[in-house]
Amino acid sequence: MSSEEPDTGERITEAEHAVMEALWLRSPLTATEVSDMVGRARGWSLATVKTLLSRLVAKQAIATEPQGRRFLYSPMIARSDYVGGESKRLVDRLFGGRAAPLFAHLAESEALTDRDLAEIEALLKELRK
Amino acid sequence: MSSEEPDTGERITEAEHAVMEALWLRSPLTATEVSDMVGRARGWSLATVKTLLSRLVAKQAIATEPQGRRFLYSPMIARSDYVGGESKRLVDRLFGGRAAPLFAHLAESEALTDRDLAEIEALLKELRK
DNA sequence: CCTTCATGTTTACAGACGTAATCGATTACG
DNA sequence: CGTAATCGATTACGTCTGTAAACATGAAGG
Repeated sequence: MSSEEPDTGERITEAEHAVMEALWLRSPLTATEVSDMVGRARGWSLATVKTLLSRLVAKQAIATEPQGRRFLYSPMIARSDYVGGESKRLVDRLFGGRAAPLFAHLAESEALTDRDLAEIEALLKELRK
Repeated sequence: MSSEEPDTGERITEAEHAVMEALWLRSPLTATEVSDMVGRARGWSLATVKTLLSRLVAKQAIATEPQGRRFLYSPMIARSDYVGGESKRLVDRLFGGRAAPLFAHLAESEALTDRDLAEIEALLKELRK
């Protein structure tokens, strides 16, 4: 679901990702609004947020729609696609492309809460059908 | 198990990581040996591998032990620590720090093979005790 | 001994990134 | 109207990364 164009390759950096999160939360947004949401939290100036927005537009990760004198920005890639891509990268790079070792690792390092275990168990049961 | 010093912070880059993998496979190794293993596969020159080794030494990710004229390199950080750190970073950044959503995402995107499911199920059973 | 190879160290350099200031066009307020 | 506040675009700049060549030094071979 929602996996279309295998994206234009352009990687999204961590700073840019913070901007994406704002737009995934709510969009479209103006540069100032994004800055209020993200810049505030990360101590960025409006100028910085604008730069990040430009780069994201260049990477075709977000789209602009003119609204009077300014732009409204919206994500072009779905969060789930991004998240899926990043997850896959990690699993490929560190776990030979298989998810079980990742799970095993999380388990071993006690990164799994009881709640996680319960939810995963429930999901497994679902998948079993 | 094996989680000591919270590391000196220095992040390991992707190119450097390839070098680490070689050393995790077998160590200690000389620069030339690492180059034969990694450089070969990635098309890097010996010079490039040497640079990466130096940077890793600077980051205290690997240690050197002089052997006559040259150095033998060995990892200072355990692979499981590195892998754990990277996994945690991903889970924190994309899934609010909780593993269940990651699992759910992998499941939904069909990144889980039957074998993965079986193994995870087995692990769960283990953890249940 | 002198030349050549092997090896670690230093220097290089373009492109990506984080972070921003400045510029030019506009709009809005006084 | 004139001037200040906005907004996107352009330019800046230091650091990090990927990729490597140049250099110095010691070893090895003839």
